[in-house]
Amino acid sequence: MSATNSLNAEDLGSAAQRDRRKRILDATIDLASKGGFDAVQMRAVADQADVALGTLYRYFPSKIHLLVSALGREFERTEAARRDVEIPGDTASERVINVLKGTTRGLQSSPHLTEALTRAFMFADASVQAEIHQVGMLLSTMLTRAMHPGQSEPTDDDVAITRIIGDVWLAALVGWVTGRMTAAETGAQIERAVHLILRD
Amino acid sequence: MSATNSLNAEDLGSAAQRDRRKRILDATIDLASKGGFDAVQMRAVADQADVALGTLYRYFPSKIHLLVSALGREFERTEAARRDVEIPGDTASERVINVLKGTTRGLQSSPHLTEALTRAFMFADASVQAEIHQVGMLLSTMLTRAMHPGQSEPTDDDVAITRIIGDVWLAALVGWVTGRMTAAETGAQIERAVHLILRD
DNA sequence: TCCATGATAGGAACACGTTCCAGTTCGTCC
DNA sequence: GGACGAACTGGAACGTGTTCCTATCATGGA
Repeated sequence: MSATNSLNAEDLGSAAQRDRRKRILDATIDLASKGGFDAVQMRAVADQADVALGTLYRYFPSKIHLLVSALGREFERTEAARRDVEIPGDTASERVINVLKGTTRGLQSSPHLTEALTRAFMFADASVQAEIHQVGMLLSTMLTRAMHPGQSEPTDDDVAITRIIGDVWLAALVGWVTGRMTAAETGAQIERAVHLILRD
Repeated sequence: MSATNSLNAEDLGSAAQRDRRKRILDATIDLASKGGFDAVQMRAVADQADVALGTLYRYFPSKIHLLVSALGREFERTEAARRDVEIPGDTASERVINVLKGTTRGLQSSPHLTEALTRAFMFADASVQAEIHQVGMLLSTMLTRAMHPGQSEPTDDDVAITRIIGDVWLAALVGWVTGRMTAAETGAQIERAVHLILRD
């Protein structure tokens, strides 16, 4: 469906179309960075991206799709930046914590953006499955690499553990975004969970 | 603020006011059960509760507050129903799984209602803190009781474990509500996590 | 009993996500 | 170059959450 309803990065499209898509995502990130979820208004995005409202909806069928796609792009960027640097830490849990804290710190440095993206993620329904799955895979990849640097096949337990940690991380993020936890508390909560699960 | 801006259950209010509040929550649950989040339209709730729109907003300052309050009431009901029955299972993890599966089954038997309430929970911001905290406490109580039936003081680890399990449960629920996981998958995921964390 | 005051009814008005449409532009095939 | 269809523009229109205003109603004090 994404192939017919929206223009994603891989779909060829003309150069002009790829450029429009980029402008739209740039505008989304910019507005989200400044004012969060509420500031990402479809008319404002369209204006700033220099695109008609109808065109915006042709590229992204809803505000949620738009934000989740933007999240995917940002996440991919930061993952790519870390991909080739070795993760510090002597034990698996140290490395996992380092990865999560690094990512979390990145998110917390632009609270509005994080709020917008987390909200979108949480509000998404089945029609955003594809975009969300992509983000989930990126996170698994990062965590798996932290648990077994330079290794190939994670065990079933590894996969399950990765998933649990991802869940805790998401819950902590939601807690932070919705003002129920401070940044410090989210960090402590994640660290605690990783130690309990990886036991060391 | 909840004491000044909205009329919660403890705030006395006249009998007529308590009755209005009840009618509003009843209407909310009814509409949510039938059509989920989108079906809980403020005008429809007001109509069905036989209350003016402005009055509805006087009792609940937003749709999110309304739904989270409704969630709280329902959760409290089911918790109260279980409070005095012994939890089956020989080990802590068996009992925890039983509790979670029972609760999850209850939720999955009214998917629309669960969708509405989970959405609201995920979308809530800091102004709904009080209502959400109440729900969180109820869940902790249930899980703690499952881990240590008839006992008093949970250890720090117990509290942390409870929290992790709650996080996983929430994430699974979100996955289910948003159509990314089937009911069976959520059950398996939770079971897996509990075994890994309580290790047995 | 009558009045003052706050709560409620009823409904208009506004904001923003979403849809839709008429006209224009762009890309492609002859 | 011309014709055709797809994509884009600009903007109107609609639905629903939220706000606001006025008239009516209920209640407690004089």
